[in-house]
Amino acid sequence: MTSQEHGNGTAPRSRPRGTAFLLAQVGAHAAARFAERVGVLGVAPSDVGLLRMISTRPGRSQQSLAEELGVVPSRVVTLVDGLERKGLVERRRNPRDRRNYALHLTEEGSRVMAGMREVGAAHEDDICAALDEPQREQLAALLEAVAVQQGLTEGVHPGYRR
Amino acid sequence: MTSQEHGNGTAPRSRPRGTAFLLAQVGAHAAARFAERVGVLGVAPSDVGLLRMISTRPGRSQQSLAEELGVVPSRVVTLVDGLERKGLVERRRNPRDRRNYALHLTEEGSRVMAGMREVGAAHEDDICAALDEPQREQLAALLEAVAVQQGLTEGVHPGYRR
DNA sequence: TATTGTTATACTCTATAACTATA
DNA sequence: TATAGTTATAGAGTATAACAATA
Repeated sequence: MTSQEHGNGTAPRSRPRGTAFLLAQVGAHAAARFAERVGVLGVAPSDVGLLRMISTRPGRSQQSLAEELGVVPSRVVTLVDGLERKGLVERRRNPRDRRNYALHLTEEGSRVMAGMREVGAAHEDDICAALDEPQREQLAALLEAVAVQQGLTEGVHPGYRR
Repeated sequence: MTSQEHGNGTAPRSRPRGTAFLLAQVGAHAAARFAERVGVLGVAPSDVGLLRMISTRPGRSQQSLAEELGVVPSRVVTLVDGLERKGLVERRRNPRDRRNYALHLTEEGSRVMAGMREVGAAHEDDICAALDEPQREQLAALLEAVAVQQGLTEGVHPGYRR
């Protein structure tokens, strides 16, 4: 379980960059390219997760978003402020409990969400351009295995995490 | 947890997010874990690349580091300031051309570099814990192909990039 | 004039903690 | 008292641009 085991005859190809470094490198690159793309739609990467979560389960409270994302509530305030200012999200008061808001996408917000799906597909094709379809599935499966073993929450980018 | 009569999440683990998202997610996670580990050695992830580059080619100028990393020279000043304050790096004046510095690791800097290699190996084992050796090589090969096609510079984390 | 490095400044992102309104 | 959300503030990280020293 400890470090490098050079035994077993085969150590022909020294790995110049470790797998973990490659993961971080390629991952950061993918994130940066995605940021460029969604930037065209007028949103930041941190907005994207929020929009998707609100779209998936409309009426959510800011608190529930903060919990799932692993961020402090005040940050959700800032993010929702931005989305509201851009007219993508609406805060609706709940008459039963006037402490919390029910968050909903506006029509414009839904349009942007649709745009993001297109952007996501183009992004996917761009990043995986070096791989054919079986290779892409192989890569996805390997990453999925790592993600599960590392305890990553499905669909939540660690960039939110404290 | 608030009311949630929504179709409760039996997430089909087929392909929830795209491969590109998985890359960004797992990559950011790997980077965060690495930051934790090197933090124990008293350095930040941004220090690591610098130390390695100076270690590989001692006597480099700050300018050359800035170019290779794709950052503005003033940022290298800040980074080297930090490393010098920690006693890991030394700025030596070049008598031939007194405009630039020749950067060298101190003895302590070399010790930290050695520590980073151990940390790197442990990190690698941690991140790839879900995979056996053939799978790790497969993953590395796929990532390598993506990295090359995307034009990523070997060993340079895009986190430096503008 | 060009190059290397530095300083001064400002901007973005995010967390902490105190606060308001409601329950 | 407890909870949802907000505001005020501060810190880290990084870029831009003006600057000094040297060539």
